[in-house]
Amino acid sequence: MSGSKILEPAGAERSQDAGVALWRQVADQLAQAIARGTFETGARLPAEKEIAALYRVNRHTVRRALAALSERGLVRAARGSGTYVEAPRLAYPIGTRTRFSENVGASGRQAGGRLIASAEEPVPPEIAQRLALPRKSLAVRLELMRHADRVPVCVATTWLPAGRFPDAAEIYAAQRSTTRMLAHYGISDYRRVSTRVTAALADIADAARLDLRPGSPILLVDSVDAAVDGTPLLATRSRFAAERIELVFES
Amino acid sequence: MSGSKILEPAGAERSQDAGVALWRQVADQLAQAIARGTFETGARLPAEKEIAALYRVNRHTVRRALAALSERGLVRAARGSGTYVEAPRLAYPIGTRTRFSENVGASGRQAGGRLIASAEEPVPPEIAQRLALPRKSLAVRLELMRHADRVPVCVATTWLPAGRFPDAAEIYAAQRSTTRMLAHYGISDYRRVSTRVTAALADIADAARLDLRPGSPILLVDSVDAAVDGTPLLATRSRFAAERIELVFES
DNA sequence: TTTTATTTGTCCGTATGTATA
DNA sequence: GTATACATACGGACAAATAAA
Repeated sequence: MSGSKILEPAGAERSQDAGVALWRQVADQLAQAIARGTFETGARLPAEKEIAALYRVNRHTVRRALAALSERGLVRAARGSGTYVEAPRLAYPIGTRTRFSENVGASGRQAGGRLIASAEEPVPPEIAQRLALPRKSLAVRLELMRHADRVPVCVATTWLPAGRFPDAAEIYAAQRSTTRMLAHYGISDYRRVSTRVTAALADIADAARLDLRPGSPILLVDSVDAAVDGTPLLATRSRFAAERIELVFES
Repeated sequence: MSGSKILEPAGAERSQDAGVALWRQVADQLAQAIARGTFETGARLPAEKEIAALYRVNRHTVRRALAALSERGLVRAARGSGTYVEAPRLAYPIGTRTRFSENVGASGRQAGGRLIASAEEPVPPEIAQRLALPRKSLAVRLELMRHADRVPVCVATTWLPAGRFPDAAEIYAAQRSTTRMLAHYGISDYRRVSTRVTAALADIADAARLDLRPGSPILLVDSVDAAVDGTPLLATRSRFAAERIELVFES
């Protein structure tokens, strides 16, 4: 193929971008090509030396560009195989009204929640504090697995006061949605009051459940939802597959 | 030492927690001990076999508990040496008024910004879109390094319209703060309009600048700030050291 | 510098209770 | 009811990295 037209390589363009690092120009061009759909999700990019020939740059310059795209999660390099276009991250809006099913559904995807385990046990201290519960009280703990279009998106651990939601596990298992579970208890509306985000590396258990390679980055999200009157309802610790999700906070 | 008192091991407690997985009980106890300050930041926990003896459980059970704490970033295991308490993450509030200097200063730490590179160049397409700039216009790109108490917190790439902020680099270098830089242009107030968060692994360059081990998780934050009238002012792509930072969104 | 002890990481195995098919 | 799979808990052995003698 005459890649010239597909990738719109340097030539005339480059003189215009005088002063911009070469690797950055290459990265921008490749990112545009991916954004335009020239390379679809899962497609293999041309080999590094081919890209280098196309842009008349050294292969190391291409590698620097690909590294930048890789850090942004646009591509993934597989040694001995090639460099592949990653699926675009699913935008996951977070605000006062954060609901998994609605968020995923809004992107035209099929949301799926599944209860993988549950238990009734004393609340861990941090959770008790966040739910404003007495120290020794009981909580229902739900281990949830969430999908979008059959692709695992996150695993989550949710705690609810056992007194108010005694059989939350059964209800969730039947309803397969937090919103519908709460509706079953007469709670027609609730809102996100606190969201804390950091990142870590997936442990083997989460990696397996999220279908990730061990050591993949995950987004750790600690959140609290409350009734409209401010009463804390549930605390959740979610682990999102970072390579598939982008949290969006609109102010 | 008679660790019994320090760690408050099983015994009577455990019968109460009937039905809760043993490793989870151990993890909760250790987390509490850390929260209480029994083990300070940087302190070495007792060896796995000591903890196992203390709680009368198998070493594997202790390892399962430590793995859970490790995923939450509370501890870090070093083979041949021991398991150490990690520093608590610096809470970094994000909202309509997000300012690095204020955020860091609010925690009683000394905020530091440093310009490590700058350039005037055509805006990359995604940035042009986010700043509502014409396709071929020029932008000032600032590469920033941000510290809290001399500890590197994040590296950031900021784009500003070159027309409105022609010598932004010089101003920032002198003011060492985005807020003061904008004030220099007569902008007394601005607000965060969009924040997108995901995670990735640090590349070698960022790892070196953030003083992280290569492969450490980083938080990727894409943000846009605008004037009070809604005019986009700057777009930023920040890379936070995830092990030192927790983004806090209050609704 | 070499040796030795300590500590975490990984692997083998066994057994039990609990869901699920 | 039976068989299967899974999570949990325990026991042992050795490798690999570290730290101290």
